[in-house]
Parts: sequence; C-alpha cells; structure tokens
Amino acid sequence: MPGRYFIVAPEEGANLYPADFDDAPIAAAYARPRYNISPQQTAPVLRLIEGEFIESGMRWGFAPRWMKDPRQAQINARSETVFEKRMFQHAAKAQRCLVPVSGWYEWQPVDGGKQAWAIHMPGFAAFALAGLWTVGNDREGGPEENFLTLTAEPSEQLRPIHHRMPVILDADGCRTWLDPDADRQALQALLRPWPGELSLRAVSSYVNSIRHQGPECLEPDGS
DNA sequence: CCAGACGTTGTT
DNA sequence: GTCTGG
DNA sequence: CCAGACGTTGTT
DNA sequence: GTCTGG
Repeated sequence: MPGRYFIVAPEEGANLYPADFDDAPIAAAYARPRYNISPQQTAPVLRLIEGEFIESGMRWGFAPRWMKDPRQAQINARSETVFEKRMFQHAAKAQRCLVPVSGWYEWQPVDGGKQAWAIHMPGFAAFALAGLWTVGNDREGGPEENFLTLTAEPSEQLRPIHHRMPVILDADGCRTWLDPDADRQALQALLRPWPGELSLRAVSSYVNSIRHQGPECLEPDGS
C-alpha cells in the first residue's frame, strides 16, 4: 500500500521534515484536512524544481504520456525494483517527490470481513512518503502531472496487518530523496521499512466509501 | 531490425 | 467474477 | 484502496 | 520514452 491516506493538522506542529526546508510549501500541503484520499484524486506533492522547493496538486496514479490506456496507471511502485523497471526508471532518476501525509489506511482481512486501520506517527506528526511524479494525459489529452508512492516490506510492527507498507522518509531521507545529485546507492538505502514505532488505530468501515470525506473516517472503531 | 510491453496488490 | 470510477 | 457496475433496443 | 523478446 497505501491505497488510501489522510492529511490532518499535526498536534503542536510536530513533523519529520527537515528543519531547514522552506515551511510554506509544507504548510500549504497540510492547510486543508483530507481524511480519505483515494487513487485518482488530486493531492498535494512536494518537490524541487530548479532548486526551488514547491507544493503542487497532482493526480494519484502514475501514467506517463506514452501510456495511452489510463487503466494502466500505477498508484504504487515496488521500491526493490523501481530503478530497473522501464516504467519507473526515468522518474526514479529525475522526478522524485515527497508525498505529504499524516498517515494511511490499511484493510486487514479478518474472519468474515476486513478491519480498517489508520496508521500514523505518535501525535499525528506530519511526514513524507517517497514518491515519483510524471506528466501524463488529462481527459482531453493535455498534459497533467501525476504521482505514485513507493512500497517496501512491512516493519515487524505492521507485519500482522499487511505484507507491504509505504516508504517513509525522515528528515535526512527527505533531503536525499529530493537531491537531484544523489546517487542510486544513497537513494536505495532510504527505501526500507520504517524502523520506528507507529500508532495504530482501528477505525470503522465508514472510511471504506470514498463518498465519506469527513473526520469520522479517523474516529476509533466503536465495535 | 521492429513489435510490443511497460505494474501492483491481493487472492487463489 | 472482473473492471471501472472515485 | 473499496464500492459499484456490469446492457440493449427502441422510443422520447 | 526505453527496454525486451523474437
């Protein structure tokens, strides 16, 4: 995963972004709460363009311009092979980005159904997922930027919930991931399960429907 | 050389 | 069951 | 990721 | 666009 995530204001401004990064683009990304971001939605992305740290809205679903069939858009790429796969190698070299989040959702298969979980940092600290962006086609065939997130093996903590997890970047990780001159080895070293503890919250199936966009998505499961 | 593919997750 | 839409 | 649709002929 | 398969 993830196939669904959320953005909320962090408690007491806590975040894992580099302290020396310009705060304005980050603040812009977290300005509006988003409780249920799904594939195809437009969501904020952070990147370096000509040395400038900027925030942009992009569609979630990576589909380069040559890809005529939009059904082939990818929301995730496996971090283990992202530098080798034809579809991703150019972006992995030159179009890396940060996907600002507060956490993501997972659905754990359980007897008779699925348990939804919200996974986040303690205190809902803001953090970044490793992402790639590209330019694809909008509905009229014009250029439109889109993005994906990278996945890794799960941490020990998350293994019971799911067999993949998104790549989480700490402050140094953000710096390196956005560094246009970073070498592949340094980049690949960032693509690992998150070594820290995360907070897990069981939430209700309210979050399942993307028609539900309110804060109820994050409320603890009553059952 | 040209043609055709290019991907993940989850489930079985 | 499988694909599309969000 | 999950939810929801999945189709045609003919008539307006 | 770029790589793989034939």
